[in-house]
Amino acid sequence: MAKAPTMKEVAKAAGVSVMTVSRAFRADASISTATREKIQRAADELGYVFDATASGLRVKKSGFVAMTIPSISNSNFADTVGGLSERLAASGRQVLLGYTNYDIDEEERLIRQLLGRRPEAIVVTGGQHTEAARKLLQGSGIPVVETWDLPTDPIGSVIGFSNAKAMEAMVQHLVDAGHRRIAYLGGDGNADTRGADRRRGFADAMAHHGLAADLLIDAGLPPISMREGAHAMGALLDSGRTVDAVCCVSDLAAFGALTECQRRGLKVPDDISIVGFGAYELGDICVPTITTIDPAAREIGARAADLLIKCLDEGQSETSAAPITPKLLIRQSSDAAKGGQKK
Amino acid sequence: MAKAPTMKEVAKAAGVSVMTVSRAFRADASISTATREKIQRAADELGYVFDATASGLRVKKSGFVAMTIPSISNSNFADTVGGLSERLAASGRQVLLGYTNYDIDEEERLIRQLLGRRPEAIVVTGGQHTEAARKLLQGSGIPVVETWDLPTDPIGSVIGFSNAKAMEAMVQHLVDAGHRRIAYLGGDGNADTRGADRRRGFADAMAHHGLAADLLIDAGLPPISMREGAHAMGALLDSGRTVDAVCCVSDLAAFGALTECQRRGLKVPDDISIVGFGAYELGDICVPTITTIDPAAREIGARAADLLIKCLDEGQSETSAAPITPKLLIRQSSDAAKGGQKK
DNA sequence: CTGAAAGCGCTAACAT
DNA sequence: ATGTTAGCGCTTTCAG
Repeated sequence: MAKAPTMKEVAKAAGVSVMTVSRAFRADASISTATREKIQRAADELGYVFDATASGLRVKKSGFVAMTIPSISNSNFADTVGGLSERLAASGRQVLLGYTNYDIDEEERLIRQLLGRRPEAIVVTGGQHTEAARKLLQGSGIPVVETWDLPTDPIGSVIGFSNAKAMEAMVQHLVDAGHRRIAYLGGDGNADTRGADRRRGFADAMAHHGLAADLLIDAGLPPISMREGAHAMGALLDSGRTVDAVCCVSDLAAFGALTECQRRGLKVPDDISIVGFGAYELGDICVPTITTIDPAAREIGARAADLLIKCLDEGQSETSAAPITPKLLIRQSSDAAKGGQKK
Repeated sequence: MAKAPTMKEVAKAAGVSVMTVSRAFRADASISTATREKIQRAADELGYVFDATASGLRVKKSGFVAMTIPSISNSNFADTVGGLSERLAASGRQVLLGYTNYDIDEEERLIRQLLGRRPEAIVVTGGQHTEAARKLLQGSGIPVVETWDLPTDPIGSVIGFSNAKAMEAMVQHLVDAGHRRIAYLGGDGNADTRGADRRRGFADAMAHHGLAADLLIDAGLPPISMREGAHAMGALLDSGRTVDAVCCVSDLAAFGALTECQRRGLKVPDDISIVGFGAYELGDICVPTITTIDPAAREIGARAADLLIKCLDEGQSETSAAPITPKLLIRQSSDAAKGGQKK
């Protein structure tokens, strides 16, 4: 358990100066092949590992891109992180991840912590932040990307979409399919701002169609997952109110709702339609498959990476990228024609 | 977009020395309340953010704990990361994450990259590594924890369990329930070493019971998820071979298999039993619920954190922690009595 | 192609 | 309670 060896020790072992060792580890530098090999051997011998921290301090490039997501357990965000990481790896950069737990104050704490690592850029989920967090981001001097949302007053670049608009398209689909008594199932509060936007989009669309948006079912505090979806669906059914369709904040909640129907012997979509949001793998595999909106989670990350690489390596100022266009995927759970058995 | 201000600038603005500013940011230091407030004001004014990188270089404590996982999209590993992060946050440390993509060579590259950030400890998933990766870890001079496995020749500490043994318990359960023609559904290769261990445990247990382990269904390369499970189940059913039960490498694969049965009108567990591994939320919500093994994914991370905190803060040498004891959770998918309708 | 000196932003150790 | 000096491991800059 020795301390990690430094360039100095490698230099001594190889009989050269530290500077020469430093050069040997950079592809471009001018070094004779003989010395480079000698140094490589010495480094391997000692188990030397290049110290990216010290290097970063000197050249003022940490190689980090920071990102905040609400939760690591949500595969939508995991996909975005995956897209970002993969694309960024090609340019030798690493993602430094933090979880806000759907809490805007926690996000502020997190942003401060992440900025302390001197990332070259920062990607955040959502467009709503504390005043202090906004100031931190604005004053950070690095490119900022807000994702999964379309903030009215963006800080830097945006790779996102309107959650409200996307939900309006979903309601349109349900109305077109003949549904009138449509419920919304999701978190009640505003902690999950994307969830709140979807709820708002739902209410607006219902109003637009002259329908009552009185069936707003509270599934509790985020994260809203399958269990919460099932419970909330149970509560709705227990209430005895008439419903033809349920619009859920995510596919996870929708799947939970679906299983609750199955447990009670209700047929989806024949007795009731259920739709989700997010295009999780689950919704494309379960029986019946779940109608959803695909926000291109992985692409959000990939495009954020592309944008940042342009800013960082090609010196372009923050491009305003084309917005993401979520796609409505009509599947069995809302389509009696394709769905289960006829009544 | 100014450069991030430094302590020096804060010091000038507050009319004190850098050292005093440095002290003002540490809880313990002896500083008069007046100066501390003055400095705090100056720092806020300038939008100063403490540079953890430079501090780490000087005190030789990065505040990072590195971790490698096969994939961020698998909620089992996400849970372990969650447990680790949360517990570590209390001690002011941050998790630096990397994804191996189930590739041992990628893991080696990753470990080198992570060690370059000078983490105070490193947690890896699994016990199988390239020779070079082992050397890197052994020579790193920091605590190493291997998880999700019980390596025969551990590098440092281990917080894990035997995947083979856990699977044997599952086979025992199926045999007790009267099953004889039991298939295994999982990845075919060795890229996913935990998957390979589970398959081996399956084969051993079958042999032990005097049963043929001839139904090994290849679900392709990892990650094996719902879709792969569904396809593999389809292939098994198409083959026309008799099967009473299917043992899957994970709940995700098991759920895929389950849906394939539903699509073909087969009743689970009446016509066929299906069991999984991992205790994913999904398996406890779907209809029927899926019998599984709970490896306490989150606890693995939490206990790794506890162990590391002991090593790092209390100077204890690498404790050999008690092994994780996976729990068999018998649910509807393998229990005709509790399961669906009677035949 | 190689080396010596200086310094990135911070703090331990020693003054005062 | 506060300041000064030196240096963490690396690289930029300037010499050779």
